[in-house]
Parts: sequence; C-alpha cells; structure tokens
Amino acid sequence: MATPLHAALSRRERQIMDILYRRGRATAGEVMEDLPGEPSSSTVRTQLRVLEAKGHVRHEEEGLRYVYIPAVPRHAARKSAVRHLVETFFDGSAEKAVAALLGGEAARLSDEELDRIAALLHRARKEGSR
Amino acid sequence: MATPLHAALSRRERQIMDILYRRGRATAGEVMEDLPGEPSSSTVRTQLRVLEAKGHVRHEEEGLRYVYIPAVPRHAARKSAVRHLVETFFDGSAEKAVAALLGGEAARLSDEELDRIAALLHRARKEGSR
DNA sequence: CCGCATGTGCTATTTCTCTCGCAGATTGTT
DNA sequence: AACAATCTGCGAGAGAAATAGCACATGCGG
Repeated sequence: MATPLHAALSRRERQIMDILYRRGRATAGEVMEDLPGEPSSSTVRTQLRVLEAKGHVRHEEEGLRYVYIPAVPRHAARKSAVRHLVETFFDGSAEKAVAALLGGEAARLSDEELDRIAALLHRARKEGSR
Repeated sequence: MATPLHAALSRRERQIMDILYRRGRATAGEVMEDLPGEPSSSTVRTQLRVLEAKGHVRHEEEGLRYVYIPAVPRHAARKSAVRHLVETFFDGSAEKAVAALLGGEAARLSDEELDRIAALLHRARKEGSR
C-alpha cells in the first residue's frame, strides 16, 4: 500500500518538512524563522539531524552552513499528498477536488488562469478519448 | 493566522482524524479496523477520549456504543487542508493544483467527469467577470 | 593574532504520545 | 438470576519527541 509519506512523521517533523517543500531548500536558520513558537536554534538543528538520520532529508554544505533538502523530491511527495487529500476529503473523486478549487476553496482564480485551465481541459479530453 | 487544523495533532491523532473525515462518523471499533498496526481496543478508545478532551471530536451515544464525529465539520477542515496543500506544494497557485489533478495526479478522470468540469469552468468564468 | 559572530555536534532532561490491563456498566440469553 | 458478550472509563508504564545547554570548528575585522 502507498502509505502517505507524512504518516510516519511527528508533529514537528511534519511542520519542518512542509517548510522545506515550500522553500525547496533551506538552512537551519530559515527553517527556524518559519516555525511557530520561537524554538531555539539548537532545537531546530537537532530535529533536522534526526530527520536526516531517518532519511527524510539530506544536506549540502554551502560555505559554512548546511542547506537542507527533502530526500523525496517535491513532485513525488506532492503526488502522495494530493492522493491522500482526495481520499480523505473528496471521497476519492478528483472531480470533486477540482470543483472545490474552481469554487475558490484555496484562492480566487483570475480570468487568465481560468483560460489556461480551459486549455488544459481541452487537451485532457483529447488524450482521454484516444 | 489560519494555522492548519492538523498542525497541532500528533501522528496517531492525525491518522484517527483522517479516518473520521473519510467515514464521516465512526465507532471506536471502526476506527480500530482502519488503523495500521493492530492497536488494541483500549488504545484506540483512549486516544478518542484524548481527542475529545482536546476538542477535536465529539461523540453521540448510539445504543450502547459511542459514535465519534469530528468537531470541525468536514467542509471547513477540507478548506483548510486544501489551502495548506496548495501553499506547500503548488506555490499558492490553485491553477497549478487543478493542472495536477487534470494530469492524473490522483486518479484518471473519465470523459463524463471532464465534461462536468468544463461546465463548472464555464460558470466560474461568468461569475468572475461580473 | 585575538576576539566575535555564526555554525555544527553531542547529550541530557522534560514533556507528551502511545500503549494496554483491569474494573465497572449495560444488554441479551439461557 | 446468573452468564457471557460488549462497551466505556481510569490509571500507569515504556518509549518517543521536543527542547535547550554546552563544547568545538570556522571565517572575519581589527
């Protein structure tokens, strides 16, 4: 079974992974900035090391500091997250999820965006009926 | 700030909340069935009680047993979850999220579904340009 | 060359999660 | 009425997570 990648993570670990996926890559200091509750620098660095030990992130040395990067590439984690969301809140229906997005559940879509979606839709329909 | 509702939950608690949102409502036994790792009945009931103490679920007595229900209604939790997903993995762009769904990131969409989406899109465009 | 700012690694402690066993309540059955 | 089955509530112990303090390395300006 494709267990969601999030499933094994603790509360704080998930927050950190989300930050890394949002930023793509981040130093300990940047992660610290984004974390709620003013954790100390030590705390954040320790958690990053734990996450690395568990294989969820890796780091690159950049000058003096470490830059942390998710071990699972963004697009893969995203796919897993999307599937989980659709499962949990949309009864497994991608259509319902799209409807929610078009209905402004996340943010209002501009006319230009709607146009581009229409184009995508057109293409998806052609591909589907091949 | 609108902190995601998930943020405060521990690993197991999140799993349970997901089950409740998937099923809408569930008894301790049903939650137990869906949880990985064969937890004992006691364990699950204790966690449900903790979740209730924290205000995340409530219960209704139904005959002898309790039926647990998320305190935050599904549509509200969903909205929060969608926003968080779009933030984290789609750079805040609902358009990108729709594109991923159309591209089959969750499940392949049928022609009928695509048709209905096209209709929704049409309507969204009219509404937007008023 | 020396102190200062900025980083990391390690370790300890507290707090919270996770787990289950046992006791008591309710319902249905013989 | 006594029994079995099924549920809840409570308390407690092992384990993991979260946090922070201290020591050491590195680069930089006087």
